[in-house]
Amino acid sequence: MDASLPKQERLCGKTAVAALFEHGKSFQSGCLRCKYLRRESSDAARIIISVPKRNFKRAVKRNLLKRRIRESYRRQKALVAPGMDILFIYTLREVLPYEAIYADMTKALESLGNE
RNA sequence: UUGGCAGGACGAUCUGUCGCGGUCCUUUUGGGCCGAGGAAAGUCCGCACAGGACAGGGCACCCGUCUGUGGAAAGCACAGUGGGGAGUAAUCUUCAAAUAGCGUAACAGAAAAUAACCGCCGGAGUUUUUUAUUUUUUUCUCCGGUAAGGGUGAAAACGCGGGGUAAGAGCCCACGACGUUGUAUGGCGACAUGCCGCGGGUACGCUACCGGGCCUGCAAGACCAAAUAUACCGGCAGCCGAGGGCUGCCCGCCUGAUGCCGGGGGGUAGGUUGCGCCAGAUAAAUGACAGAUUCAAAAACAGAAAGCGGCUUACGGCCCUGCCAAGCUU
RNA sequence: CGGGAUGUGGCGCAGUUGGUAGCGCAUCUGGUUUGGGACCAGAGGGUCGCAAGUUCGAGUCUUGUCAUCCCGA
Repeated sequence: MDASLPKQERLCGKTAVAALFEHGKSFQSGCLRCKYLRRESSDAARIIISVPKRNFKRAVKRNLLKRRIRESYRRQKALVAPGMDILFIYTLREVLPYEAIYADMTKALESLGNE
């Protein structure tokens, strides 16, 4: 199973992010809030991760959460259909351990597959 | 041994699986090497760099303020000088020049800075006693002298003793404290010590004085440059109807002057550079899991976005050196 | 990344030259009313964000620090 996460599978650029925020649909799954948009393309899915500065003032905690979310997505990216742009926002005010984030990511990707 | 003070060093290492950024080699898979901190933080000072402004000078505004050395400079470092404070001590901490002018000092208190409210003393008048008058004593008023004493207050006009005086006063004297001209010695210097002389109201703030400072900041700035609209230039078509709308196409109807093509400047998205030649991106890289080691679950504070010199703040634990206090042993 | 502002009773705010920390609403008590509201009288409630410094004395002055909000690009 390919568990890598190269740059082509990460969402970059102002216009793409703006389009996702403007037109995407969203739902809540545990500590994560997902926002997604289906593109007219068969490329691999692209993701972007966000941890609000309002909830975590120190950059160390924000980086730690972003790495845990990215790691849990990387392990389970086979569940996602191609052509999706996905945004993950961490909405809690406390730092959760890796196992909890991994479980929430599983639920999020499963419900994304049912859409 | 316990407690403390000061200084310094460190801020995990290794193995496996998966994964990320850069670079090099192959270029189809892959492989080698490098990959966060002592504070990367706060953005409190300074520098360099970049753009803008600018003949020269002044005012205003802002910052600094004991001395020496280092330094590009710094609200910088090191060493020192003189006061104040904390601690039994080791030690730590805080402040700072000189002269002149101006201002403030609530409440309390007579008075808060050219000091006479009470008191003390002298003189004149008046009154009382004795009375022939003066002297003495007493009451009150006026004039003058006087900083020894007066609940206060943060602060009360050098301290203490003696002389002196009507009463007093550095008014005079001895000792002492403070400031200061001169001088000698020591020190690069701030300054210290001694001698001679002089002086006498405290604290704080502001101004003058001395030194420094143009403004804005890497999202600064430089370059390349889609789509769309378009200054300008050229060509073609055009009131004998181009083009547009009803409408996906034709006819028809309505509208009625610009339309098409090419070049091209500025410039947006985006990119390159600034930017690091052993970290270096441009939505932004160091992580996840398992195990070993040292007493120990590797845990504290914390994540580079242009660079450098400092400051400040946060921080678990361990080690080394010197010193202080107390107790015990020899 | 750069620039600016504000922290004072439960809430919203004053507090100029340092000198007893105040106002409105709210709370409590009493009065008025058959009762309530409104009104009248009175009372309680403050580490002035935090920590140092200057000063006889700091909400105010100086320095550090924490939090919140706003602006430019």
